[in-house]
Amino acid sequence: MHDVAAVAGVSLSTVSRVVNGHGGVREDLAERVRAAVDMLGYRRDLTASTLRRADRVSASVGLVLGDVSNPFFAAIHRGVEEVARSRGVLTFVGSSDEDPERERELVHGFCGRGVDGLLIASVARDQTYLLRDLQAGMGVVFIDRPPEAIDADAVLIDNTAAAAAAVDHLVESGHRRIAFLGDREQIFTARERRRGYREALARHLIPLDEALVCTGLESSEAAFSATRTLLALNDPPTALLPSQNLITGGAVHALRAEGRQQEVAVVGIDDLTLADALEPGVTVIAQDPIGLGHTAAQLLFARLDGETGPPRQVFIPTQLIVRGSGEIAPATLTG
Amino acid sequence: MHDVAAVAGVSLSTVSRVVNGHGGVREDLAERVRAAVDMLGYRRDLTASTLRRADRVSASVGLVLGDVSNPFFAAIHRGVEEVARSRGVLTFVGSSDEDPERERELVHGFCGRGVDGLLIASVARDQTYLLRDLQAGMGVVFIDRPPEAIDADAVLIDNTAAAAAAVDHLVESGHRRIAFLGDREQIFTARERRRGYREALARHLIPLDEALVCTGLESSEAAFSATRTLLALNDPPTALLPSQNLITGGAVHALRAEGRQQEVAVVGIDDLTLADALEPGVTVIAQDPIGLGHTAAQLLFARLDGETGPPRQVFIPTQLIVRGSGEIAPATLTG
DNA sequence: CTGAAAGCGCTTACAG
DNA sequence: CTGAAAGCGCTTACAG
Repeated sequence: MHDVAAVAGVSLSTVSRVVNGHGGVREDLAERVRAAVDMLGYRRDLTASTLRRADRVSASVGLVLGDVSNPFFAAIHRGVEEVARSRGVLTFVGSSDEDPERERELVHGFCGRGVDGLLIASVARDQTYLLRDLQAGMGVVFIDRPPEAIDADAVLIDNTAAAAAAVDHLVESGHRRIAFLGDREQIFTARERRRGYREALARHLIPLDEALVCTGLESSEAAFSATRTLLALNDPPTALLPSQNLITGGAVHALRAEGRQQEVAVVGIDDLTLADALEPGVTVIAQDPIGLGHTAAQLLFARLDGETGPPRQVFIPTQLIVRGSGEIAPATLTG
Repeated sequence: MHDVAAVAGVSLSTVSRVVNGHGGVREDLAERVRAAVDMLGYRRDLTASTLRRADRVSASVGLVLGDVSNPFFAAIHRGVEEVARSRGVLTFVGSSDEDPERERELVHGFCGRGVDGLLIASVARDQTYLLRDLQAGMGVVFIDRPPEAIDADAVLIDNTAAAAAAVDHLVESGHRRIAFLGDREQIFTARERRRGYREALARHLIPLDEALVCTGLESSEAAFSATRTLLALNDPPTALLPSQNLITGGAVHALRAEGRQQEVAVVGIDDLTLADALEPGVTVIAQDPIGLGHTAAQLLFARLDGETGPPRQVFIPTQLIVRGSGEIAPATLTG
């Protein structure tokens, strides 16, 4: 900028005004500045600008996901990026791997690099570690999981309703022995979906069989093993309710490994690529992760634009997609 | 930091030394500084630090991908993140959507925010727009696609070999009418894979039938339509070579829509989730996108650590995974 | 309309 | 070992 001012023969102030489009600069001077900028290939140092300007805006946000390579989170990322892009905002992204410690490190890393706001799929027990940043004016929106012990905007799905819808659908197909395959219970959605499962069974007057409830499945492989164990029970389930995409994948693989995919019903939560090309197709309660990302980013920018008012919780609808696996009737009992 | 110094009753210099762990500070003073830091919840402003320090290191990098929600790119992202994390480096990520203009915007946005290096899956015709940043010492590593008209490190796969391996495998299964389904030709990998296809056909003395070559497929849906058109030809292909994951998905769906998945062979480039659960399973030339990300990040950090020497091109191996679809023999000609 | 000067939060020679 | 001062690249009152 110093060089630009020298070449254009004006002061730093004038260069700054032109570069920021602040106007009120005589056209011939502005033209000289633009020429110097082009000639020197000058580009403003955004971080220095942020440091000095009154509003301290950096045009960057931080996004904390469980795992950026999980299609569910990757789609959220995409949704966030689309909204951010429309405002010239760039996105730091990181995976917590569902580790609260790692989540905090990412958040502090993002804050230390001056982001204007945070979008967090939080796995922390509570988010009081954010209080200081919130009070300092940092925008924060929670995605997929609500905050605990602090107040902030959140974009969620109705997890209990999603699980209940899966149970309802399987019960309609005639099932009463429905196994639940859940993720680690420190994850809000895992707990809520299990609760939805339990409550729906109760509503249908089906006794809960703890032998049919698997939790803590943290990978497709874990779900694969758990499913095989379930299928080997004396009184195995006639239907499976895997509670997220990776688990559904593991369950589908296990059914195939046993050759029982046409016999044991499946309704998964969250959709999968190629789910409709399997035989049978996999019936799911689909989420709208891009919509989650869009909405969360919109809430965040609304706050950064100065919107006040109490924190909002927005729920993104889910949708039952019937493809075959959820409509398999239980085998008639022999003997 | 000002407040910390006041509370601890020391100078800014001393606070800076303690916060940066520079040592050479009397233990009782250091302890007072740490107490003040804890009490005030102080955290250093990394951007201000970067601005002032001699090495100007920001501990952040920028990653430009085609689309963050494509599983191939999401896995690269994951690989990059893992290496970056091990060094305390955070990652800006963005999707070019295979638009050179958008790529430049992202790169300039990242540079303007002071990243130490860039990892780019470039779609630009040439990367001379980076020359200025390169000369200014910015680390740049290309991923999946090599630079053109500039010199820089790159991590790639052997695209022609991958396509040729797919052709070879299909020829071994008896095919001679092999259709190629390619992405937009401004993408390096799309061009190279088509070239590999063409050269392999020539090697097998199979005449190239332009009616069997589809290019410019930019989505699963486009691949779906193109495949249906191919299947409707008077003299349709007996095998398909979709050149990336989304296209393979579209082709698989089209075959199913026509009920011809057991009749027309498929060998795709790049692996798909659930590819092994389909019937038939989808034979692919798998890439190692996490490995691409790992290696690219390692190259970048080696450069940032001061490694000199000529630019390197590293090739990550691919692997044929046999699952059924590639081993379907061509139907015997009737008549 | 334009420029000289102060200062954002930090680091780093330089004296003491 | 410690602190006062300069300065990274920028913006923004404030005078003129």
